[in-house]
Amino acid sequence: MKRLNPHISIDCVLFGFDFENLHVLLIDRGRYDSDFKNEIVQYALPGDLIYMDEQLDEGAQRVLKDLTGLQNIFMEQFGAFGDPGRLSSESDQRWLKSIRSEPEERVVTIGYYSLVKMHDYIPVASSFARSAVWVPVNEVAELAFDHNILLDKALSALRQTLQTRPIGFNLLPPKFTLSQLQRLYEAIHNRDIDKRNFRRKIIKLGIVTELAEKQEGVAHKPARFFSFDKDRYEELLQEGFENFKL
Amino acid sequence: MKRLNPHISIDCVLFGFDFENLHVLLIDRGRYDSDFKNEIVQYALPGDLIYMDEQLDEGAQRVLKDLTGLQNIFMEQFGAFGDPGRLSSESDQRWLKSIRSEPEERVVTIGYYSLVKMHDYIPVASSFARSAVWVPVNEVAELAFDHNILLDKALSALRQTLQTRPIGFNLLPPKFTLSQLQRLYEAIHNRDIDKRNFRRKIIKLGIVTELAEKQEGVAHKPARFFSFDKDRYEELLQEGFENFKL
DNA sequence: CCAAAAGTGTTGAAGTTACACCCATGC
DNA sequence: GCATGGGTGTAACTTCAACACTTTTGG
Repeated sequence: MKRLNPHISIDCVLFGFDFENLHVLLIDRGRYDSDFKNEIVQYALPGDLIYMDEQLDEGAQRVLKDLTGLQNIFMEQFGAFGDPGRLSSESDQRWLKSIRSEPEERVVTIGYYSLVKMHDYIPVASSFARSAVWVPVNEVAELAFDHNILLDKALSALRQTLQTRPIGFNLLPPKFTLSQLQRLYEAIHNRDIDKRNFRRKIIKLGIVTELAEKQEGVAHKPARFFSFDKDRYEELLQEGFENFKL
Repeated sequence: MKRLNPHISIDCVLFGFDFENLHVLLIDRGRYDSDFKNEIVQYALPGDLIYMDEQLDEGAQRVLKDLTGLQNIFMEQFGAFGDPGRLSSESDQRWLKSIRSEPEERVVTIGYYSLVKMHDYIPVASSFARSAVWVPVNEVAELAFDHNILLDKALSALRQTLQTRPIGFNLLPPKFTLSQLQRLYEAIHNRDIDKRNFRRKIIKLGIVTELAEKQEGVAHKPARFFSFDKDRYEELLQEGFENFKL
């Protein structure tokens, strides 16, 4: 029987890409609406207390799995959040009382984020999550606790990382078009990027290889497929690149 | 009477600059050497458990003050470290038993760093610190716990921040020479920088103002003094600048 | 006059931005 | 034949790295 650490939690900001928009995985933890005497939805990031003997990185994976069923997702830490007031809103308190043995304890949370192919990960709610859903980042409304702040920070961290390491190249199928890759960058940075300049830069990185194959069945000039140069990818993951700006 | 949170600590990486080299503030927490039956020095970062009702940022300031007497130092978080094994070396355990009421508890620590004028802050050891000293970063030996790792991370974070915000400009006297500023950057990045290119870049930032005054009594061509343009400084602190590389 | 650090400009290479038209395909 | 997205090149500009000599002062 594992002991929970009553003072330390982990919140996971999982970003997903569906070839269109950037999404974030949220759970519905439920909220009681005293005016209408019923439960209404209250979205939150998947997060929970860690176990006493758990590594933080392990804990992040375990928490995500417990709440959404998703496994083997490498996540990166982006900060610790410890405002003692962050759990004190009335509805947050009411909720905590319903699921925690020590609801009054002050909890510091460690934030983790990752970026995955949305369609590879179909979340299945479990534990106290009533549902787990992908929500477009631009449409996220008010979240529980201080989770809007965490989401902002995670997104900054993601953008930052994208400038130094080739994260995100594993979000696409083995064969992809440069436009798909561009859309990924546009979704994350939330702005348009010049097509020609984007291609030049990506190709100069040497991280993609042109294939002979082309799209079929599209109602326009078929796009050429590319694949990742795995060696070069590993190399850049290690070394990083300084300031890949778009 | 304040309650300590047995699971969360803060470690402070305080960098200091003396117009020559980058230093880091360490405390001597003492260590018992069973072969020689006496205490030997064992350096560590200043750090301790936080109080239950303390903000993390406040806690960082308080911990630093308790151990070294230094006050009002704004610090920035650079990560959380939670390897359950990080406190498990024999000497670390022995030491923990000597000062903590729950020495076996697993502790997650939050790292904070800052950068100050070394000569403005003369540390005075207190609490369990037997002494508090400035040590050149290049000469730091083996530290307690996982503190060498924290120091590395803090230094990376400092360098990173230096590329985005004009931190470090408050480390110099109101009137300073560009060579002094350059030496600061060289110390932090631990490499030489071309004088002409450095000056050009700093001046283009618009953050310094040339004064009429010059050095006196130096056995070489006297250097011109500069001061900070406070407005421009504030502006850049807010906006940041993208990628100020040297 | 010597030592020491200050101060100053140019050039070539690389990178950045902005911008418009033709192409291949399905319907 | 038309709508759709694919694909391509250039010119102006900015940034960057590398590099050597003269100046001013104290001793």
